[in-house]
Amino acid sequence: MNKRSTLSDIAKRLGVSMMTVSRAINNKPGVSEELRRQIQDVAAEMGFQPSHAARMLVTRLSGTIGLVVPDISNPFFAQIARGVEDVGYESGYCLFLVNTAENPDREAVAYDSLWKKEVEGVIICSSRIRSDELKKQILRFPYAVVVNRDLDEPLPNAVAINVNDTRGAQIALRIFLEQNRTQIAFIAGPANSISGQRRLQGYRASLKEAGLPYDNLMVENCPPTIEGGQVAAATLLERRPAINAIFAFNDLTAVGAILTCQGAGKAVPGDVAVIGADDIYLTSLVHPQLTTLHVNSEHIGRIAMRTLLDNIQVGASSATFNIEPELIRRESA
Amino acid sequence: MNKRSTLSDIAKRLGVSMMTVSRAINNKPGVSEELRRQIQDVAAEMGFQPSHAARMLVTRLSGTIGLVVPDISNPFFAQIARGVEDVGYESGYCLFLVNTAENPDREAVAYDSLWKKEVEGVIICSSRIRSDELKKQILRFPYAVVVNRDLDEPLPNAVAINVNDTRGAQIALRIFLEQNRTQIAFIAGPANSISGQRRLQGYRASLKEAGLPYDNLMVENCPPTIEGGQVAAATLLERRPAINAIFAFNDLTAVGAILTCQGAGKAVPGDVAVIGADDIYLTSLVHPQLTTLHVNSEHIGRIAMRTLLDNIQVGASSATFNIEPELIRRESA
DNA sequence: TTGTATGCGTTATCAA
DNA sequence: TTGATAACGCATACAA
Repeated sequence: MNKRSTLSDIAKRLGVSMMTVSRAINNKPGVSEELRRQIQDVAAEMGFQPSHAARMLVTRLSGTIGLVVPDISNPFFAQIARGVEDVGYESGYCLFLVNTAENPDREAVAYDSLWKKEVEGVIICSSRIRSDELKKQILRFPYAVVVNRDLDEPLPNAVAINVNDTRGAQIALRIFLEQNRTQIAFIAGPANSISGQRRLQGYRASLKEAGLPYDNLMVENCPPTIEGGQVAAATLLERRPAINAIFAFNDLTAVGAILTCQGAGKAVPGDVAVIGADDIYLTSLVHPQLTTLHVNSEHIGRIAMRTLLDNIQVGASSATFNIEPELIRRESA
Repeated sequence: MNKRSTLSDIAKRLGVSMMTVSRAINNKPGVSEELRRQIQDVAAEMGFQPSHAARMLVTRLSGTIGLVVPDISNPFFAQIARGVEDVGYESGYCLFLVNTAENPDREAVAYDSLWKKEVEGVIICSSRIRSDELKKQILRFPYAVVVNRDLDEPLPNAVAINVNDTRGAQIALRIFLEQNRTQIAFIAGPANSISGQRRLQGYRASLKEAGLPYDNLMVENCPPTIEGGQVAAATLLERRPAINAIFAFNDLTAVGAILTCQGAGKAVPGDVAVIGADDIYLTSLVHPQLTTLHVNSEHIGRIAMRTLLDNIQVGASSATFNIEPELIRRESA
C-alpha cells in the first residue's frame, strides 16, 4: 500500500507554506499562476490526494450520501441504485449502500452508521419504520429524499418522491372489473409497507365504487419476493377457491402468484388474471407475460439524487414528485 | 439537523477529562465501572456519536470498504452486493458502492475516489481494466478481493475468487455435443471480460477435443444485457444460419438469444439449444426455462466480504477460492 | 484509575 | 501574493 503524501510534504519540497499548497491544489485565488502550476505538477508527481478525513474534519463535508433500501437484490431497488450512482458519479459524490433486509431495527442502525459517516444527505426507499421514528431520523440529516413513503407533515429538509400507488391499484382493478371478475384478491406485501397500504386503499375504493364487498380474507401480507407471492397466493386460494383475479404488491409477488396458480391447475389469465407492479425487466420474459403497472425505477433514482444534490448545493426546496404508474397490458390480465 | 456533541461536551458536563470519556465510550480499560456506566448514559442521552472524521484522522481506519461492480442493476452483481452488505453489517462495516458501467476510465476514477475515502479494502468484481493497471490499483489499497479476474502474478494483499468458467463452457458444450449439435455459437460478452475469455478457452478446447473446427464468425462479443444478447444472436444467425446451439455469456444474454431465435421463427430448444450462465432467479421463469450454469452469487459476496474482513483483521492470507459452476438442466437445452 | 500534552492533515483567519 | 497560527474531534503516549 502506498504511503500518502501530505500538503506539508509538498510544501517542504518546494520551500513554500502549506497554505500556499492548499490554495493551489484547491484552485483558490491567492497564488500566482506560475507557482500554482509548479505546485500542481509536484502534487501530481507525488500522487497526492487530499486526506478525506482531515478535510472532512474542518469542512464538515464528506462528499458522500447514503442510500437505504430494503433489499438491493430486488431489481426495483437495484435500478434505483443504478440511477442514484450514475448521477452521483457525475457530481463526484460517493454512495454508501445500506440494506435493511426489511428489518426496522436494522434500518435504525443504518441511520446511525450513516450519520456517523457524516453523509451530506440520504435517500430512503420504502422505509419500514414507524412514522414518528422516521421523522426523527430524517431530521438528523442535512437533507433527505424519501421514496415511496408518506410523511405525516412536511419536513423542512425532506423531499418526497411517491408513486401513485392508490391510483395504480384502481387502474388494475378496473381491468379486472371490465372482465367481470369480482373475486379479486390482493397480495399486499409487507404489512409495514406504505406502498402496500396505499394500494390497499385503492383496492378498497375500487371495490366500494363497484358495489362489491370488502373481504378481509381476500387480502394477504407477505415478503416482497417470488416465494412470498407463492405462499400468499396459496393461502388465498385455499381460503377463497373462487378467486379469479389477483392484484399483487409487486412483480416478484405476481410471478409467485402465477406459479402457485399454475401449480394448482388454474390457467392464467383464463381462470385467474394477475396484475403486478413495478415493471421490472423480467415481466416480459415470464410466461404468461405479466400485465403490470410500469414505473421507471432508474429514473426515480436519478430524480432522487439530482434533487438531493440540488438541496445540498443550493439549499432546501420541498418539491414533491408524484410518479404516475402506467398500465402495461401484456398477457396475464 | 442535530448538533453533534463531542467528547469534550460530555467531559465538561460530568467534570471529567476527555480521555476518561473516550475510554468509557470505547470500552477500554482504565475507567471504574461506575463512572463508565455514568458516562455511557450521558453519552446516550446526548445522542453522542464519535466523529468519524476525527477518529479516522488519528487511527487511519475508516470502517468502510469499497465494492466495485460493472452494473448493479445486473442481478448477478446485485446479489453479490447483498451478500457483501449482509456480512459487512454484522461487522459494522459500511459499504461504498461503485458502478463502472463497463467503462475502464470510470473504473479508474472509482479507485481514486475509494482511495481518497481511505477504504480499508476493496472487492473488485469483473474488472474491465488492463492487467498491469489493475495490479497497480490493487496495490494502492490495504487489501483487495478480486472476483472473476485472473491476476498475472499473486499479489501480497489480494485474494482471488474465481468461477471456473473454462470448465463451465466445457460442461455446456458437452451437452450440445451429446445432442449431436455441431454448429455451436458463442456469445462472448464484453471483449474485456475475463470470464468471457475463459469461456472462450473452454469453448475452443471442447471443439478441438470433439474434432470440430473453430470458426471466428461463430463467436460474437456484446454487452452483458438482454439487448446485447438479442443483437449478438441476430448477428450470429445472419452469418451462420445453420447454428443449432448457442452458449451465452450469462443468463441475460441467453434470454436475449432466445428472444431473437423465437423472433426468427426458430424453436428453442428444437431448432436452437441455448445455455446461459449464472443462474439468476429469472432463469426458471422464462419460457422455455433456461438451462444454465448455476453460481450462487450472494454466496460469492459473502465469501468475498468475509475474506476481506479476515485479511483486514488478522492480516493477509492469499487463499484462492474456486467456485465450480453446476449445470442446471431445464428446458432450453 | 484518571489526567495532560501532543499530533493526525486540512482549512479559516488574520497578519505580513 | 504569501505565511503563521489556531482549530476541527479524537486517540496515543506518558505522567500523576
